[in-house]
Amino acid sequence: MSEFGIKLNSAHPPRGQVRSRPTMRDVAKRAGVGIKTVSRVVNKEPGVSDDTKAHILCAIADLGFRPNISARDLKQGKTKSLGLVCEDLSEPFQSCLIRAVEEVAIKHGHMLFVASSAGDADREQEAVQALSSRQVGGLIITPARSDPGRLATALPKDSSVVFVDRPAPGLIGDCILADNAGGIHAAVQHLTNHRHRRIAFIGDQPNLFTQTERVDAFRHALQERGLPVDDRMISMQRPDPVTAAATLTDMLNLRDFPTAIITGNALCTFAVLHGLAGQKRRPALIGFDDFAMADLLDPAVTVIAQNAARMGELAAELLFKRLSGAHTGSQTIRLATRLIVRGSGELAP
Amino acid sequence: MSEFGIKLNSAHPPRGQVRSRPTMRDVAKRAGVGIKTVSRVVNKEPGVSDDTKAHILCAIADLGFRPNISARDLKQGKTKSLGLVCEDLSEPFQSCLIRAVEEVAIKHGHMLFVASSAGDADREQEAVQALSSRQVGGLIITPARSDPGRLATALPKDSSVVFVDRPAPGLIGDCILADNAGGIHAAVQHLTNHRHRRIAFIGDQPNLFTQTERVDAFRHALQERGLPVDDRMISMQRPDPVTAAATLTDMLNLRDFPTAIITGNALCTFAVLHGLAGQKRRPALIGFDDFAMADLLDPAVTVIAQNAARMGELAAELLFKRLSGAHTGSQTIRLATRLIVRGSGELAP
DNA sequence: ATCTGGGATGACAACGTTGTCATAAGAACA
DNA sequence: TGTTCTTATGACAACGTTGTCATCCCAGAT
Repeated sequence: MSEFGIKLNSAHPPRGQVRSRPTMRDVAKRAGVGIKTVSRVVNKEPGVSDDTKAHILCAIADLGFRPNISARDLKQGKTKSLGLVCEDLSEPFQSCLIRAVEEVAIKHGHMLFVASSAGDADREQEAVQALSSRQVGGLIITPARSDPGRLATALPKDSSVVFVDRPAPGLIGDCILADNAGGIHAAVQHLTNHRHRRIAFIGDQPNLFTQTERVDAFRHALQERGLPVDDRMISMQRPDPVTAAATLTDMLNLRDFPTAIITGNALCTFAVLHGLAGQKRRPALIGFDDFAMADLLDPAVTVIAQNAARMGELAAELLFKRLSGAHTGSQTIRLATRLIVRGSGELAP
Repeated sequence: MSEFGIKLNSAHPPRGQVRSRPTMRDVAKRAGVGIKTVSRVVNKEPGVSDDTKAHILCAIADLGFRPNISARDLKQGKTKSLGLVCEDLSEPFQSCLIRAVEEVAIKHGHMLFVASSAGDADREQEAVQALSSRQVGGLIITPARSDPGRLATALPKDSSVVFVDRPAPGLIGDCILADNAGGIHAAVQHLTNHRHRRIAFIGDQPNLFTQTERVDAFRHALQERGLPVDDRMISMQRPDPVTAAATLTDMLNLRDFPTAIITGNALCTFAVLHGLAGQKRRPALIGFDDFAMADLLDPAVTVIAQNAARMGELAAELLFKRLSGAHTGSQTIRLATRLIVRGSGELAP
């Protein structure tokens, strides 16, 4: 590494009196003005002569002054920041959503706190408490399944919250959801159009809101088309490689084995794809959630895509609308899904 | 939606005097004690009798009191929060890294601000300024390529920073990097072990630190093995579907076409995989960065995997070490990569 | 009974900012 | 010249918390 460059870590602890960060007081003294005038300049308030403004800006630059937002926040009783609580930051759907939220946040001059609950109600509660203690202006939450009211105690009464991906049990609030039923119906329709009659559903744990919505819609869609609903062809469990493979084997060894499979989320799709590797039969497949490389697999995987970015954007915008004083009743927005046809849904029945 | 449940958004704006959030003063009054004693209880300081403690806890619960962290932060001159500036939150490598950082942060009782620079130096500078104005304890930055010193002006002198994935141009500070050269050498070795002699490198833009490190290592590795370095077989440009396909066609139509390709990052791998779809020849492939579904493609894709989670963890831990007063000189940590052999590297030359 | 020590408690002054209000200095008017 | 209005400016008190230090009270020692 070059030996030239600005060193960030001094090799020695600071000695003598530690010069703490300059404050408005320091700037004021240096510019020979009052504190309030500095404040005015920093906040671009009008009513400061060009001359003094120049002096102050100069002093600010000299000292490297940066306003202390903690102090401003305290004075104003609110912070220009948002909190986001999700289940797993690294999951593609969620990281896309976060990105969109962040985009909207900076457009409104806000910063974004993120916290992940890992699906744990305790951790979620702690995160929400920590965030509201930090006086975030608003919260965007993907609620973990938990006792009704668990979140409610953590949320201050006056806080602005938008739930995303799923509603909070026992709480009525703004909510951005995917049109899960619509997505499933489109998938079933696509499969029946291709003459599939025996369709299986492999979903995640049934205590997840999206999963029950999806499996319910699945049952409903079959009935609507006069197809039998066979519980041996519906599996709802946390997808892990081993059990998924077993489930798949069981289903495909049935006399009336399914000729097509719909999955409940991306994890299930992955599990099924892995499980399928060891099978002779090649059922058609439609996965819930799009994923990278879906188009390069053979066959390319048809999916029900959610618009994660748009969900995040909508959530953030709704939140800012609340923050700027919209006191209409809570609203729930359903965001359309899109069936991306790639081939795996058209395998011969 | 059920009509039972706790309503979060009143349909009407608050009327009359808006009851603002209760403070320690309110709790103190209700419990009939002094403010400081409340503070002691809230912070679990010793020296409060069990009796008064019980009263205070009761009052806290009654009022729904939550300490105002802005005030505490102001008083203490620091906040228990970290800032993370990355390029793109939604990119898998980065979201994994963020997740690991967040994990370490909450273990230390800190919250995490995230901001994305989108690779733009202006936006990066703004983010860093906003974060340091918010008095974050420390920063973790994936520096955008920018003028030397650009970041330096945004950073307060005394701040603790760890750079991750790449160093900041012109700044000397703690740094967590992948062993890019090691990864490339392993890949080249793997290919030559399988008798490949003509290997191409398809990387991203050459002004990215990681890309120059990787392509340099590639050249070096070829030379080391007495293989010719042919510039027609090295491409360094932002990977987009069209140009990638063209590049690939050009290379594969050479008389001495490459029998194997190494890519510079995940985006390049994707571009190459897409481009390969339209080609007759099937060169061997080793991608830099692992990705979902790599094992399900045909052939499964051999990759040089970085441990994003570990990088985030190390970065955060190093940061906390600094925060707790380690004043040793800056250090750079190189994290080993791992060659995950899956098959695409072993195609016949 | 007095003294001493320690544990429990609260008064008070910060922290760095912003909102309110008062004041000073000109400018415009009669 | 005196009056009024405007504009620029600063003094001062919050905001809600924590650190410092003084006080109080009671147990135990004298």
